[in-house]
Amino acid sequence: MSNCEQCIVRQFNALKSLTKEELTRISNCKTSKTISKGQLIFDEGEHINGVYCIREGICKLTKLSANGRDQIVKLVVRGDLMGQRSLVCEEVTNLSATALSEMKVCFIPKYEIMTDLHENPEFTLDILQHMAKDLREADNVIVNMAQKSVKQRLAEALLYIHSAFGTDAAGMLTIVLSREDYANIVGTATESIIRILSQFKKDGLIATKGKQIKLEDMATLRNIE
Amino acid sequence: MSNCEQCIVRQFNALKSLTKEELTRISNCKTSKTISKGQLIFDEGEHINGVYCIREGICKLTKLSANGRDQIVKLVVRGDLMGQRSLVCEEVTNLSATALSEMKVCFIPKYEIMTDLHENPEFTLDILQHMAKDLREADNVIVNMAQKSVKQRLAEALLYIHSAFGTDAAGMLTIVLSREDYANIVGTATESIIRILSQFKKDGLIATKGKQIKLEDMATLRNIE
DNA sequence: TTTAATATATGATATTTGTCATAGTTTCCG
DNA sequence: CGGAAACTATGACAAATATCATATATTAAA
Repeated sequence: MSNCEQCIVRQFNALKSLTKEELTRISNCKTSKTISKGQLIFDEGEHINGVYCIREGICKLTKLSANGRDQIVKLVVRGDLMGQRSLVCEEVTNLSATALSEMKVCFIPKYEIMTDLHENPEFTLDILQHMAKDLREADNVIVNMAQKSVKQRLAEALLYIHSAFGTDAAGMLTIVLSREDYANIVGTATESIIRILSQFKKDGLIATKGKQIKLEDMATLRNIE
Repeated sequence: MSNCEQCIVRQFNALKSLTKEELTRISNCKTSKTISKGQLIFDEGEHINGVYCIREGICKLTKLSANGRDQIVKLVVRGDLMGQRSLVCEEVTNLSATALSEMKVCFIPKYEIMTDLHENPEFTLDILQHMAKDLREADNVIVNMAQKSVKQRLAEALLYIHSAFGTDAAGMLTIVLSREDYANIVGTATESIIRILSQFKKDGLIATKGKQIKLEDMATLRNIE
């Protein structure tokens, strides 16, 4: 089993602010697991009792709304921590996590990491900074949901996925989602997503190959409508 | 000028986690001001260089969307801190703050409070817990915006204001907002808010007296549509 | 490989919501 | 007090989006 001291992934998250001793302690109590595509990692309302550090792969964080439809709230990738909010507030999770690809994750039990939160202000501040960034992002999403059309929101989602997660050699978005997932990001019906993607394709803004999508005209996508 | 040691308001926010010495230092460098109704406290994109502690009154945090309309992202009241996110990330604010009533606030300069963030993990954790709560709230708002109808969102906004900020002796919501403010919370046109409020009134779900609103049938409001 | 299941696609139609126009009401100042 | 400005109200219509039906394509399973 790999150990945290040599793990490059921690440079991307708050674990980099732990002291050498703290990191060794964490490394000794963590567990690693592989999660297959489509698997539920945890469900809304569960006690997760720790934090996940993503070493490989992608997952979606969703929340079930009253009408029975899932809303995708965030995409989590290699380098991200998952579960900090529930940890910090000592609450059950408000979101479910589902793998969108095969994943490798490490799980750090709550007790160990809480110690550091109470004792290492640089670590706590680092977590705080990430959460502050998430909150700013969430504010932006709220404004977009409230004020923009479905077409604009879809264009933004595509641009976001492009800039945040990049493309493969052929220019295809590395994150591959179903039309339904896009609907659950944008907050609309699957049919609406299909229609708008068809329209974008017809207008030369994107190209598709199966589920894969390539952005062809980002300038126009940015100024939809 | 009052001092923080005797100020009851700090019990409601993270300032309660400061040590006695830290609090004295903060108390000596803070400034107090009165802000009149309607006044802009800070504007999106400004460096605010500190944190506001609300001693009295109410204000709205808004973000201007691309189409020129404001979205109300949060209501801030007595006891709340304002500006932590920008402080923590060392960024310009992403939101504007406008007083909805006469307010009394204290302003704590950035430099002083940053010291505590780096040195007092209990204080940092307290801030972190508040932000975690804000983030969970924000996730809920995202889901509601994405998945619910305007009517449902308005009903929720009314119920939220009722439960979070309470009523006066006559049962009227203590927070009094214009129809336009409600539109900017719900993310819809002012006319739609007016129509739906009229409908709610006709159906006996609310009563109104000028701008004041009283919830008459919360059970039905919770299950709209 | 063939079949079943799932995902994508598209049309027709209903519903929701936004926009524009206009009028009545309240609030705020000079 | 009186008049302007801002807010509330309502109708008519347009635009956006959801829903339902059905067809086709793609993927998974037997």
